[in-house]
Amino acid sequence: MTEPAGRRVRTAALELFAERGFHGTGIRDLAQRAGLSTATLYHYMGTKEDLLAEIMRDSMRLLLLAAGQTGTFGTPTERIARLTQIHVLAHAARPLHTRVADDEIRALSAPVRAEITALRDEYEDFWQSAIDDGVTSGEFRVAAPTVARLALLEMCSGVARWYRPDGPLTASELAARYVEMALGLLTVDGAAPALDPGAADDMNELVSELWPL
Amino acid sequence: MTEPAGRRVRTAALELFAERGFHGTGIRDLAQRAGLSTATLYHYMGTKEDLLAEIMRDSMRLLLLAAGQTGTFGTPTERIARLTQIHVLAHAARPLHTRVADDEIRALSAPVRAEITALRDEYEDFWQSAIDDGVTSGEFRVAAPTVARLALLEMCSGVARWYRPDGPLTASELAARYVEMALGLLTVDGAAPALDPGAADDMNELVSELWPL
Amino acid sequence: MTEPAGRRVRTAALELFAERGFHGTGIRDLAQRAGLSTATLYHYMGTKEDLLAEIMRDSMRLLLLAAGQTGTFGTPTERIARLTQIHVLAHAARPLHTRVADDEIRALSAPVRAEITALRDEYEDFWQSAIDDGVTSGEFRVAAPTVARLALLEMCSGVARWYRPDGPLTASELAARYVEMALGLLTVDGAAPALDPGAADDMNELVSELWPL
Amino acid sequence: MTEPAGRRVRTAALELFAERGFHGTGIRDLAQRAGLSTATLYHYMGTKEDLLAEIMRDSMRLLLLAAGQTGTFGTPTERIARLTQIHVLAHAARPLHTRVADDEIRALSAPVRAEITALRDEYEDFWQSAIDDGVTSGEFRVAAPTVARLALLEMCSGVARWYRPDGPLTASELAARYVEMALGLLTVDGAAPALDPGAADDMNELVSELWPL
DNA sequence: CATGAATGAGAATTCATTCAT
DNA sequence: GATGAATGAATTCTCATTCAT
Repeated sequence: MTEPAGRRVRTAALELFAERGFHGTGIRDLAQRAGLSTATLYHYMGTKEDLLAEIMRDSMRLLLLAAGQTGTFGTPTERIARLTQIHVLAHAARPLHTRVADDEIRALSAPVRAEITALRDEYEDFWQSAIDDGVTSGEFRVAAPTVARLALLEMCSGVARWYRPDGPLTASELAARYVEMALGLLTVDGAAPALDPGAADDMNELVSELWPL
Repeated sequence: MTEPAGRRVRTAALELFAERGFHGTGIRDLAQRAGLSTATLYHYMGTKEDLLAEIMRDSMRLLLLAAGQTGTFGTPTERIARLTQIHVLAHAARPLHTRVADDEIRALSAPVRAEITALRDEYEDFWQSAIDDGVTSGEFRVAAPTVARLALLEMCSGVARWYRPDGPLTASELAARYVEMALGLLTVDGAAPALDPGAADDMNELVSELWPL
Repeated sequence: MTEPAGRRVRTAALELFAERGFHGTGIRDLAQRAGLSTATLYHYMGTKEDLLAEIMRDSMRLLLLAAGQTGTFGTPTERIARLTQIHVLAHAARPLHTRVADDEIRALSAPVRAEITALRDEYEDFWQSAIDDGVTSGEFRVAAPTVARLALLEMCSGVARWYRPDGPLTASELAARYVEMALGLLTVDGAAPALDPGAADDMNELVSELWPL
Repeated sequence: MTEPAGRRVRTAALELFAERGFHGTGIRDLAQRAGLSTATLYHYMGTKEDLLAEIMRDSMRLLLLAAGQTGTFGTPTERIARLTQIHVLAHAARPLHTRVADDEIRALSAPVRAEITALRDEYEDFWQSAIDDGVTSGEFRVAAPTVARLALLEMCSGVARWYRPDGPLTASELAARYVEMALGLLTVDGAAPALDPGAADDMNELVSELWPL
């Protein structure tokens, strides 16, 4: 409680947006968590959406900054390794920020969403160009580079949903493992023991039965 | 509009919950999308939460049923391959259901959440035991099997967020690729070209600077 | 359930209006209790208020009929005795009807309320004229005959709120006791051991303190 | 209108609940009577039921307090006399509170109802033990002491329904009269001119005809 | 700085009732 | 008879926000 009120508001917003989502959080909840009245709340914030936008901007800008400092030099392999590492470390170190940034884009109004989406696209461009460069250079072998980017980012971002620093792995160890997985994913050689085609058809049939259109 | 009204309500709920989230969807939205008045809406549904619970129950039960039919026999490698395949196919074929089921658990009231969580835990047990068995048999080499399960599921579930059937890959092709990735992930041999330790430290330092605790 | 539906509706209304009050009872409640759909309900009734009006009309008409047959001949003492007896017997025998009639007048719309109030006034006139005649003849000694009527009726009507036929008194015994009390009440001779005036003042003071205006 | 808004809300609730009943009073009615918008109303209250619970709690607590101060010493006759006096005075002085407390218990939700019922039972215990003590000491002669308590309370509470301070009796005079009636009721000697048995049977027959089971 | 007071709009849900079949 | 479908109006209550003090 020695923290300044303005900071407490941000912390409250971060925690509650991560926990209940933007639409699931009321300003009364924010006020209570911050230990203020709802009216006082407005001394320290603009609108509720501004609060969300701040969180997302901060989150994206830092990621973007880090990507700019690490993702622009060296071989594609090195670039992907470093991008993966900071992405995982960031998601392990700041799970609330990253979860909000990942989950609540749809809650933003059009103009802010455009702004945040632009930042995110810029960030993902670092990944995409590293992947594309790797494919061009032959370091990576992937059929659909765009799909690869999406799969990689989903996989790495998931960390924010379950990683606990008091678990068996440190954040650094976790990041190292994800780097291995990411690079493996980008150099799939098709030598993995594929299911026999008949089995694949069976699966498709099962899915069609269970989830008819 | 030849569809019966009850079905239109379910479809509207599915689409809107997936698009805007449960809390971001009002009954007015549901009514409008279903082409009914809000009062008439209640002729075809219980509460808004009932609608959500139905979607999640259906989604989880089918996944569970499919896992029961495919994830219990054969080698661990085969089991994981099949589980991955149905999971990806299901998420590609029914992205709305699976997205709602993945994203809106927190919106459920305690009793329903307990019910759905139990179904989900049961489903994830198929994965966990396949992984654990593979580790025991030596087919898989993973330091933290629980982490592996989480990473795998996150990665595969992400499909529902971006896969489009009119893209470059069919759902079957996508599933095949994910099977390869999943098996690769579980047999990481540490032989991947690790970043040199100095570089890893640099990253950690950068993260510490950008996201101070 | 062998009862005809129309009767079941009346019974349901009677029970629920007595139990929860008119405004506390919804047509859904009525339909459920009667074992019908809400739409079917309307085959057997007019509006919800009609149902209430029927109950009150029946209740008041019977009371009025009985009063007309018993309250018009004999001495004032005999008339009051008979009126008390039928009033108590009626309230013991038909507690639901009488409770609804006593409690729900305010729920009626103006025109129906006027009608029911007229019936009630007519009924109470039997009491009032018996009392007044007794005062004129000297059989009764009461300072405020109107107050006496109100007190008597309140006291006797209360029976419907608590009397149970399986209790220690039969309805006839109960009625006999009330006849005694009623006649005693009308022949109060002021000889009862009054509180000393000082004590009465103390009470007034206490009330003023506890319930300040 | 110089009254503070919070008080106006309480007054409005008291008046309207007494006039139309809890279920017959909408928040719109409360808001209009208090001169506020419905939203502003909620600045000054919890739920509608809270408002009712407050009224009932206040009413019962004061009655209980008064009973505790006056109903515990002296002879049974004196105790009943004082209990009757405060009960009648309270009902004459605060008819709205007491009417709400008497009529709307059924409108309360289970937990609050339990609380209020406990208070009421405690209050009625003062009456019951005074009556029982009087029966033991021989001061009172009543066949069914529990019935006597119920009859007494019904009779006295009725005052709140019709007493007007600008009528022929002051509240004190009214209370004195009720004390006489109460004591008379408790010392019924059976000497009242009973109806001849044949007449009583006639009445029973008439009731049976008019209100067949 | 801080807050009590205030609000129009909207939340989910229920209301009594009608009507075509 | 019986009912599924439908609804405008009303229900209680919360929303995010403003503003005078």
